[in-house]
Amino acid sequence: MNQANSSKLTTKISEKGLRYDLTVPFARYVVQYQNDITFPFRRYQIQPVWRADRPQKGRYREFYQCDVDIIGSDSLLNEVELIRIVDQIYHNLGISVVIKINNRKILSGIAETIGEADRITDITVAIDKLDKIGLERVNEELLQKGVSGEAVLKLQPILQLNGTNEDKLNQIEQVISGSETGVKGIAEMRTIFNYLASMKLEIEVEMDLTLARGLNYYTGAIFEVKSKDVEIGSITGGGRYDDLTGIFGLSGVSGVGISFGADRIYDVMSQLDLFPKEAITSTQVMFVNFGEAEERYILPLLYRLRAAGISSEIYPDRDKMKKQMIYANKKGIKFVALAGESEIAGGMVNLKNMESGEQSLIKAEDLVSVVSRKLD
RNA sequence: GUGGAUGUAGCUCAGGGGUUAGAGCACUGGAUUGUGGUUCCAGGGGUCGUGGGUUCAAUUCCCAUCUUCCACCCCA
Repeated sequence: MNQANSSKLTTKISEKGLRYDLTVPFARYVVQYQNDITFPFRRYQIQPVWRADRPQKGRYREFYQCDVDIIGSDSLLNEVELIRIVDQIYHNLGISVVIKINNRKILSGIAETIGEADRITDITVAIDKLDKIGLERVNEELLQKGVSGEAVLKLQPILQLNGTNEDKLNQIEQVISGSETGVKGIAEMRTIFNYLASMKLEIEVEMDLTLARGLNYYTGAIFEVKSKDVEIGSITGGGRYDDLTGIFGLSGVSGVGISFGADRIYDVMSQLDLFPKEAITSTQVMFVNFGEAEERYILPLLYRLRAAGISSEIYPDRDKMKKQMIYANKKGIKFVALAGESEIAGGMVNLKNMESGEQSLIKAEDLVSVVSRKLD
């Protein structure tokens, strides 16, 4: 097999059905171990998943997802818990985000109300593009997909919602009050917002009717998180699924889950330069390598530093000192320890602070205590 | 799958039918025998993606092919 057709093979294989998400396999797992699991069952899972499409910006063939799910409970408290997790995680990462919430029942209610219940997919796919292509083209697309002009007209107030989350819910309610499902969806949203009102969130929560999220298996709340500073699409998404386990033979088990896209989050953080410097440079002390005898003198000192919890390394090659210093400098190592012939003779170590350039001759036995004091 | 770009030094990119293809960064040596960050000097490094065609001459023009990227479709 040559290189040319190996890449074609890859495409073929990836189209044949690899693991596209962690939620469906999770449902299978739950069904398989239903007798061993205690419900409500919670778990998180971090694993690579694949996409068969051509890769492009922010869209990878293989990427890591971090899933959190709670299954076997239909309490809306679980939705609230997930929102809380999102809130804490992005706050801790220092990424400024907005979490958008919608509800599949409301979307169904809308389709029902305008008399196009069976066109829900076309309708939501079109609505989803609202902020991307604008109202006019969304309407065009709806008509083109075969949604009646009358229905499109009825849809207009919903497409132009504004105000607070509560305002939006009130406006939608007026339109879809005839739909039992829709009304239920609105009640769910209100419950969630009520819970959220009782806690202090760091991130912004926004009711967004244009949020559709594929919607194959979602039945209630749906979530999506977007970075406010980086244009990259959604970095986290999820929702409530009432019968995902049904396809594997276990019905009546509702769950809700959310999935963080690790690679996109990484992209956002690296574009915003949010990775702390300590995360990049870990070595605090580097020993210069002068030769074999010096290596033997240094090794016990190195291990003593490490035992004291100070990240240290010895430059592995006997390169010119200048090169070793350049290495330490580029890595942002704070201290360089020098022990050559003269230091060894006196049982000493020369400790150089790479930031100030200041250098002090200390007893080898004092190295650990001196370094830990200076690192404070 | 559709459309548009791209491929030249390790990296980011400039250039151009005709002796020896350039820059910045990186790398190596020196000014500095055991001292980095700022300087200064010198040096190494290229099958110009691959295959074919046009031409006296192709890295440059044409065709094909592959790669990567961007957008659309889609987003499990």
